[in-house]
Amino acid sequence: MMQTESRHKILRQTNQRKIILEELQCLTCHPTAAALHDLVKKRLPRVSLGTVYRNLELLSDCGTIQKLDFGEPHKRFDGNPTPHYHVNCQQCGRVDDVPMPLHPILEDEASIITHYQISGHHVAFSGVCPHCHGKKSD
Amino acid sequence: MMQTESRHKILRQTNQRKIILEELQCLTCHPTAAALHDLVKKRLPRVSLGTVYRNLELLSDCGTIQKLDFGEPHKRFDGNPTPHYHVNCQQCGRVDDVPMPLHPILEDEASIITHYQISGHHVAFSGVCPHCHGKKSD
DNA sequence: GTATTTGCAAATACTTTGCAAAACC
DNA sequence: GGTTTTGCAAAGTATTTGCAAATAC
Repeated sequence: MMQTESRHKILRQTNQRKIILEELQCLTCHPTAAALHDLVKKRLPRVSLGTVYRNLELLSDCGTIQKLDFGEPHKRFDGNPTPHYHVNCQQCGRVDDVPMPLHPILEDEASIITHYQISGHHVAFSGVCPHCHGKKSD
Repeated sequence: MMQTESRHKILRQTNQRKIILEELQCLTCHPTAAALHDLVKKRLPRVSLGTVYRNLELLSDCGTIQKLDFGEPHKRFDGNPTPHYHVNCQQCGRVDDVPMPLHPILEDEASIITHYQISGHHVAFSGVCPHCHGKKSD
């Protein structure tokens, strides 16, 4: 149900793939496929949304990028594949990184309590971003 | 973008709503709308999937239940509205509670680093459930 | 030259919505 | 009795897929 088997398939280097990855990797927040498509279209006007979806899927299967889900109807993508925590603004919806150390100890606690073999964890914070709370207090 | 305004609307007590909530609350794992619809149909054969979706939405707006998202294409629902952590089996997809104490200290760290006003956090573990890893070792 | 990838459009999966009839208070 | 809720079917949104032409190696 969960695991994809397409990991480690060799990907050809196409211009579309290269530019999709470049655009994603130079962002500090985490766009949806449609938002990334808009960015990529500025450099490759004929690129299709389907190609963006296909490449984001392949790149996350390869472990080059990661897919994020914040309970919105659409997924978001992160050009940094290393595990790290995220924060989501409840007012504008943006998703940012939280560059704090991971707490692997949580996994030990969870594994004792649940008897699952725990292999990872993710922390999702929610709140109001500096830009949105700045608007109110000014 | 994120907040619904329908909180605190007074809900009438219908038989459908009552049974949907009862069925959800007596589960220890967290079903999708379709799975819950199947359960509810055993007691109310003519209930529609639309009604299940509408009630799950209303009940989570009221804070009676919570909506969960594990990056699957469908949402899951939890009859327990109190914040707690969850674990997701990468083999069979089931989602269980992790009844461990919350770590509110994480929010302090995140708020210093991000300058967000943090109002909550959720931890999602992933791994292999006892049933699935039991199958392998037996 | 062969296998992969693309653009396009159609299909799919999940969820939401419009509407008239039924149920609630 | 007026308002909410339901069942049904149709619509909506995000994503995936089939296919022939184009591209990569």
